[in-house]
Amino acid sequence: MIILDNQSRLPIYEQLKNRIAELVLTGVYPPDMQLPSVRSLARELGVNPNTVQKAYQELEREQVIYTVGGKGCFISTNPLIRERRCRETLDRLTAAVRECHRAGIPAEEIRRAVSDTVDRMGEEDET
Amino acid sequence: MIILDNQSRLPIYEQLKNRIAELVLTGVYPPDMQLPSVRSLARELGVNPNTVQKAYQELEREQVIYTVGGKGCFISTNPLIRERRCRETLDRLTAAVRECHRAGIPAEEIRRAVSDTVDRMGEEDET
Amino acid sequence: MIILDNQSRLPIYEQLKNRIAELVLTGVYPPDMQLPSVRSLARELGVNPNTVQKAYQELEREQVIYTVGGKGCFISTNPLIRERRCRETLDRLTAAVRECHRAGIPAEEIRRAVSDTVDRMGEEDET
Amino acid sequence: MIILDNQSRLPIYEQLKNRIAELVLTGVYPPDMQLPSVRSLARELGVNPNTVQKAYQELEREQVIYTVGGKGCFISTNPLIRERRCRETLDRLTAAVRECHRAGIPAEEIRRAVSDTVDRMGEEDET
DNA sequence: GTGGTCTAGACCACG
DNA sequence: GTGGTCTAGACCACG
Repeated sequence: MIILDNQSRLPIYEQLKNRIAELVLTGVYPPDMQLPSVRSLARELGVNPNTVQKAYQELEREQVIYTVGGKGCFISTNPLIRERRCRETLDRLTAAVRECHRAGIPAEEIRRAVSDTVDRMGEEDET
Repeated sequence: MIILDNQSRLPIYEQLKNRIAELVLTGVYPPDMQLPSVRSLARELGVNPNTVQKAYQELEREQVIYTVGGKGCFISTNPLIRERRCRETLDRLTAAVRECHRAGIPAEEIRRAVSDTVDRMGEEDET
Repeated sequence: MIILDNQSRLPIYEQLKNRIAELVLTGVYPPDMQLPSVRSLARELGVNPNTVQKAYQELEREQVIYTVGGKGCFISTNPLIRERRCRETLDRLTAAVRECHRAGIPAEEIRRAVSDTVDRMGEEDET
Repeated sequence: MIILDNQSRLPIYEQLKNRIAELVLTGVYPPDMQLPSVRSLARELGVNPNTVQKAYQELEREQVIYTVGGKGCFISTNPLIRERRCRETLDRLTAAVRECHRAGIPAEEIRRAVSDTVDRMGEEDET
């Protein structure tokens, strides 16, 4: 469910954050579900507990999860998360589009590349 | 012409690399143009010569510029640079599209966001 | 294991690069072995950490080693390295042969010099 | 007759030295022939006079040429030059062979690569 | 502790 | 003056 890439430039704690946020957004982790404990998840993923801790702390700061002292971490109910996440990914998308434009790629080619990708992913979903 | 952001996660030398690559691609820096010397650019940007040096060396490794010992650095003529740059930016674009898709944003909204951005940048160009 | 020559025209970082690549190729450094840390190797060799860093970074770029952030550097598993290294050394060999030829050394003498060297090294191996 | 490569790691003055030594060895520049003046050769090659000067000085030190004050530079008659040059190129050849051996290339492959190169160059000469 | 980045400043070869 | 290498040493993120 959670796969980390040691080679990536993205720090592990951020990969973990992103992946959990994704699992929340797609509903795989429903509201109020309890997350695995810091130590158990760290053991399972083969990473340092500090790393999991950092991911959890940031997710709590972003209100994706909440902590109950002595109990553990749980998925938030906050409906705004989805909105914010969407806004952020769309921002990254438009930044990528701007960069293509600056690189001199014609508008038509940009649109086509996006359409192709969207179509391909749609098909993958149906599989 | 070259603006650096000390706050960015991107190291300064990489910002510099990207910016010069962009100026080359857009033709602002034409083939065989001499770049400012390591020391003068460092002074101008308020960074250490080593930082500029690192950017120049990576650009040379990527064949964006070439060095003539004791003379200076010059813009490459290599026509493949443009092609490679386009491929890379398009790769980043499709990655961004995939991320939007994974975040659950509908295909129609992705297409619209891209179209809007493309249109807006087209207008900016005409200004 | 690693000996550097301050007098050489070859920069220290390049001597280090070559020597490590050799230790990898000959299997003395096996895949996934951890390299000494930048700082410890620098201390051991009596050079600046930056110099070791530069060697390591170039080796990573050439996929001879890989870096795990915060952990250290490790020998790559990439099997293509061997092939590439062989190609490069053979290229240097044929360049040397061409130079002998241009210097007017007869073909027979070139062949003999090569055979003698090969034989001598074969014997050294058996020692 | 003399072609320089700005991109090469070899300094220009050394390329020039090597090329002139080669022309002497192959008899294209016969004993006592006058070399072009520092300034005229510099102009012709599009390099700094200091560079030609440096090449000439080193060639004189190596007794490949001799200087007559106020007259110019001339090719030496010294017959030992050829011998030394041959020894040096053969040294570089055996160094290259050793490196191939260290890279684990089998003796047979080394011999074959050398033979092929020698044969190919022999044919080029007949052309 | 580990690598990555950066500054400050030196010395060198080349031109 | 130009780039290339190197030292000394700092600070940072990550683990």
